[in-house]
Amino acid sequence: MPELPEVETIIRRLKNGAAGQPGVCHQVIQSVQITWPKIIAAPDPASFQEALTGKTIIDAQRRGKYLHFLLDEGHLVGHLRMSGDMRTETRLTPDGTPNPAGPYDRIIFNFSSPHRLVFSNIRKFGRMWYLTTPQELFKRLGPEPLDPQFTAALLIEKLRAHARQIKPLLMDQSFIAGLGNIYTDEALFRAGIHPLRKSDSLSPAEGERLHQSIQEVLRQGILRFGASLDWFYRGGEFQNDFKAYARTGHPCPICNTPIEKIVVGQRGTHFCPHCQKLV
DNA sequence: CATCAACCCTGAGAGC
DNA sequence: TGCTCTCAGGGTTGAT
Repeated sequence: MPELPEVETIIRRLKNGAAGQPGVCHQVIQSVQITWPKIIAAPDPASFQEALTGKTIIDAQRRGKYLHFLLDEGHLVGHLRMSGDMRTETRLTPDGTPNPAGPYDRIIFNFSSPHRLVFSNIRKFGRMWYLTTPQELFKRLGPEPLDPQFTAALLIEKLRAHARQIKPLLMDQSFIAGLGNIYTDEALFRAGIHPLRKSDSLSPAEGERLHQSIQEVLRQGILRFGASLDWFYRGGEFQNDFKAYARTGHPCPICNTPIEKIVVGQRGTHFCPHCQKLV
């Protein structure tokens, strides 16, 4: 579920510091604890541990849904997939005893300072990489939807190049990087486009509206610090702004027609059958 | 090329 | 109360 706005919120907190925690820049990794080795995608866990020990974090960025830490040598990259979070915390509690790890903490980076960086992941779908260059991961990604280079004209051109259902296409990270199930449903609702429409059937006006609504939901999501859902990733408020997602049976905020839920591309999909017509 | 199913996982919520 | 079952979902892989 962490999509672009959630990952952006997390990386900003890590970079700038939050809740009394310092930012990660200039922190030196003293040791690495791995409690679930399958999180490490590359290299093998032992090499990962060895390579990161002693490295200094230079910067923290986001690309699509990836968390990207530039080191003094090499790059640490993380992907939270479904149910993950990254946070910093103190290594000791106020009374001086070791701060116990949480039950879902999979990778812990102990800093030389009294702090640590934690990769938590309930469902163990998340992945981390230590790479010489992150290009091998990032080269598959489509444009950043909030980048000035991502224009309406570019989106319209890209839509025409495929004859695919619009919803799975928007969620395809090689098409655009950062949209997941929530923000795709919200963007399609705001643009008044049915999730099953074929991408090459959209009019230029619809492409324009879609471009606008994609940027709108992402910007609003970031302003609201992302969406908090269920029991993972708390702290965001965008769930209060949902107009379609997770609102099955509730009245459409525009026309009062009950929101419907269908399955598209193996994903639960919410839309208003009146405002988002198939033909 | 487009679509679909399976896989990796856990906890919540429903049903009994 | 407590068990079993179903579901959710990002991305990858393989089949159709």
